[in-house]
Order: sequence, then structure tokens, then C-alpha cells
Amino acid sequence: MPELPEVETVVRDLRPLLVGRRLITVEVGREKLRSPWKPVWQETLRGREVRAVDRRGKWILIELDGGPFLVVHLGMTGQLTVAAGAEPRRDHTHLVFGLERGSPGGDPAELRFRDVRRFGSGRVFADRAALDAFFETSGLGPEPFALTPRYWRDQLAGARRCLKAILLDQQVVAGVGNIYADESLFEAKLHPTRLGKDLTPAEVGRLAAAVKKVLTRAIERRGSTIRNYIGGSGLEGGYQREFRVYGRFEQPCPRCQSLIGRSRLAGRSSHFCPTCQPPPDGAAG
DNA sequence: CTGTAATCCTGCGAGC
DNA sequence: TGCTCGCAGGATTACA
Repeated sequence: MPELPEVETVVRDLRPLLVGRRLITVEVGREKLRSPWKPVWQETLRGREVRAVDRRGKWILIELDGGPFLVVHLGMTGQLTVAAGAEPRRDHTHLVFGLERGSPGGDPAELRFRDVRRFGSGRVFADRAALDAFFETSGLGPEPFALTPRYWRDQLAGARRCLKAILLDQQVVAGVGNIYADESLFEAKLHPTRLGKDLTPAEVGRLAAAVKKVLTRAIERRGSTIRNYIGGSGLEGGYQREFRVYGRFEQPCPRCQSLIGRSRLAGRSSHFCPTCQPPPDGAAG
């Protein structure tokens, strides 16, 4: 569910609520997450103060006093929020970190990880080197905002894959998922089945700009809430009201009124305007 | 190198 | 009501 804009929103929400506060307790549920939680991690975290809250791709990084990182991936249905301790825990809450009171006599609060489908995960790295090694091993690509046209050109030059598959590949660009891949391709007026190697320099430039533009706008709207995404303070996103193709199958294109098409690509449903995003030469619709 | 499908899960809406 | 089916913001793996 959550892609870069949603994860960025969670991080921005959590930062002022967590930085400077200590994790007092750690509770771990019985249900297995995507990656198994190691019992020693409780001890690694307990009593440490949060130094920083950051994002890398779709990963949430909580840096703690003395070096370790608590790292959370939201998968499809993950929610990471700070809630009042008195607020009942909802079902599917798998990790709960009790927070030091914000002020003497202040109300108790908790950092909670809830994930209905359990495709998400929480893990702990001993220090920044271990964290970097993890991303290095996974081949996680660069953040999309500082990318040069040169980088895109190099990535696309020999690519026989279609654009949709390329955008979803976290090794090419970190953070883009199904919604923002479709919306970016519409913005760039590029059909999702076009091959990377077939793009003209102008088209490469359009794609690079479109990804940045769409993600930036989505962050401004606090991401997209379709089913169950919420930010770190529990607020929903608003970008779903600005979707131009995603989830709009057979509805009119906002640019040309053609009916939005949908097909299965790279295992995901892809939405596009058959007119504004012309299919590759020799292909149908 | 490609693409495709199955897998990990639960919940929801559509259709009967 | 209740059932089945298909689908869902992700990522990995196996196989053609």
C-alpha cells in the first residue's frame, strides 16, 4: 500500500513525536511478520532515546541513541503511529514501543505497528554500517528527487523491460510503487508497455521530470488513502482525489476524455490513457 | 535477460 | 443473509 509519499508522510508525522523521547518498553505479538523479529532486539532498543526519524525508499528509519536503528517497512497494509497509551490497541497490532512521557506527569504514549496482511516488517540494525550493508546487499536504488537525466538515460539505454516494470524496480529508483508508476507515466505521456531502450532523449527527460513532479505533489497532499493507509498521527492522505488514471478504469481521461484502459503488467494492474499515452509501434491499444 | 505466476496474508465489494 | 470470486499502496522466488 504505502509508497514513497505515504512513507514520507509517516516519517514527517512521527519525527516531532519521537525525537528526543526514549523507548521504555518493547512488546512483540505472536503473529509472524514478513521478516522474523529477533528477541535480542528488545534489549537492543530498550531505554534508548530516538535521535532521528528518516526515510530511505519505502523504509522508515528510526535512529537511536548509541547507534542502532529500528527499521520498519509497511508492506501493503502497515501503519506506524503514535497513540495515547489509553487508546485501545486495534487488532493486528504487532509491535508496541512504550514511550517515555513527553513531560513530567504527561500522558503515556506508544509507538504502534499495525499490519493486517503482515507483508510489512520491523527489524533492528546494530549501527549505520549494518544498515548501509543491508541496503547495499538488496541493491536499493537511489532516491528519485536528485536523479540526473544522465542517470535515467543510463538506466533506460539498454533496458528491454517495459517502463512499468522499470519504475516498480526498487533497484532502479527507490520508493515508486503501483500508484505513482501509473500516475507518472500518464504525466509523462508514456505508455507503460514502452521499452526503456526505445525512449527518445526528450521522452527520458519527460519521465524523469514526471516522477519528481507526481511524488512531490503527492507528498504535499500527504499521500493517498485508498483503503487503510494513515499517516504517523493517524490522518488520512488526500492525493487519491487527484488520481488521473490509477483506479479510473473506463472513466474519462482528464486530458482528452478517452476512456482509461487497464492491463496486467509486471504482475500489477496498470492504468493508462490509450490516446495520451500512445502504445509502442506495432502494438495494439 | 525477459515475463509470468505463485507465494506470503486479511478484508472488502461485487455478483449470484 | 451468505457464499464465492477477484482484487488490493509490496517483494521474493521459481520457472518458461
